[in-house]
Amino acid sequence: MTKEAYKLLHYGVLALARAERQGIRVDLDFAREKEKELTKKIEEETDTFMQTRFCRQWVSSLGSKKININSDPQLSTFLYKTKNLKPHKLTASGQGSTEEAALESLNIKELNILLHVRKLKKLRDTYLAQFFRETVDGCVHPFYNLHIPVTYRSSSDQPNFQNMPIRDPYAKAIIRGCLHARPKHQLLEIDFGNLEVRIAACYHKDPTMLKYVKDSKSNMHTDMAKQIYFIKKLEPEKIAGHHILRQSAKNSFVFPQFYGDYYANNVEGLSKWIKLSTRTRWKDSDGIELDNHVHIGEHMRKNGISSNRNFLDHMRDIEDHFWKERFPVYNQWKERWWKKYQKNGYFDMFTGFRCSGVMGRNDVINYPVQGAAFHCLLWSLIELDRIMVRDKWDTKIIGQIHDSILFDVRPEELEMVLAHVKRVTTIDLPNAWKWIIVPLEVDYEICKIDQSWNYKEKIEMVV
DNA sequence: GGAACTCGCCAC
DNA sequence: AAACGTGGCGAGTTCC
Repeated sequence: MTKEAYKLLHYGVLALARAERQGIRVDLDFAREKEKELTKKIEEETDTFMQTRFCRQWVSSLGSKKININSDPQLSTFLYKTKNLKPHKLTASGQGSTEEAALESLNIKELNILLHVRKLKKLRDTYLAQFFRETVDGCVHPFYNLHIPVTYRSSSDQPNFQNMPIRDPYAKAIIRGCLHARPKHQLLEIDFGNLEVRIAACYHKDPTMLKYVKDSKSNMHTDMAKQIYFIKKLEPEKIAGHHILRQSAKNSFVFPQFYGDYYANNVEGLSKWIKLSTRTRWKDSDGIELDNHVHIGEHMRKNGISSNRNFLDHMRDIEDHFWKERFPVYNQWKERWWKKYQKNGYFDMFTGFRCSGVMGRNDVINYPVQGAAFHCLLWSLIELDRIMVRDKWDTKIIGQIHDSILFDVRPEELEMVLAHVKRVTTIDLPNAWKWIIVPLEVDYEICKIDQSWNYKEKIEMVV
């Protein structure tokens, strides 16, 4: 580790400790109310489930043993041994999986109740329970660890502030609805846009990727959606179906590929979005509608993709093109980087951290990106914390989520804070670290005064 | 009765 | 050649 790397950890710990001590306000009354609602729903839905024929079968299969609808081993045994259904997937230890996708693939409607109860219990017993357990004088004080992840990023615990629900609107409203700024203050969240993609580009310097990152008119995910779905023109804003196609390309192809996944797994993910039947054919009855009310299934069939086998071949070609034609320089960097590690037994990040020991190929390619990306956030946080203390802001840094910072802002200071954030993240940081050869982008989301974190909204910077 | 394990699922 | 990276946490279960 270089001295620079050591300093990052040292000053990082001090800055994060200040955020930990500051804490995040929790509306415990709201949390209690939601806990009651969840408990009521859980009890009702459990009752409904217990009365189904499916559940009565399960009970009788157990003999004298008592049913526990939360027990995955029990459910697995019933589904795959008693009923002899074919597991969609096996667990690490070789048992039939009972995860969401596996249960959905069985097409048993009673299992949807079970899945919904699972979600409600997670909200109550994981997230709300953490608030009740960890709140002190109206605040939670999440810890940020710099000594745990092998990649030299951070983790958070007691409570973990880095995995609060956000994608599911219902879960988001309950959990983030509990979290507030101090009275008469407002939450501000700033986050780097596409940070890991940009940091990866600093390592491999692929010209096509550099163009995607520098030219705001080009869009990698839209381009990939067009290629995957045989669409000439894709305007994500206009048609909901098109937006979903872009999302699916991003979340089920591009990012998994960057993490080291391969096309056969991508097919699984994409099929879910566009409802490719689990058997062999595309379904017309549901799925996404394109222009002229053409279903995605029909559209794909017109382009020669009529079965899972076709789609698999198609995605293999797409993957091949992705690495060999679209990002060949990125691909060559991966190979060089991996070879160099095999020769040396270690590699160094841009930020001065050395990773050594036994690692797999994907690890060696991912760690330097994941680590250095977080260090951009940490450097910015240290600098903003320093200014905050120096200038005696009433505004406080209260949290951090890998590529974002949460502030509890005094409204009169908002404009001033935004100006500092913008300068530190997009000017001072690239100036300090010459290896950053791409522009950095930062997005800003604010909540109105006294509103919870559930209501954050993007703002355009006018500073 | 607690430690260690498996499994599932939330985030980036 | 190989096949999704990093975490935390809860419930159920098994082991000692």
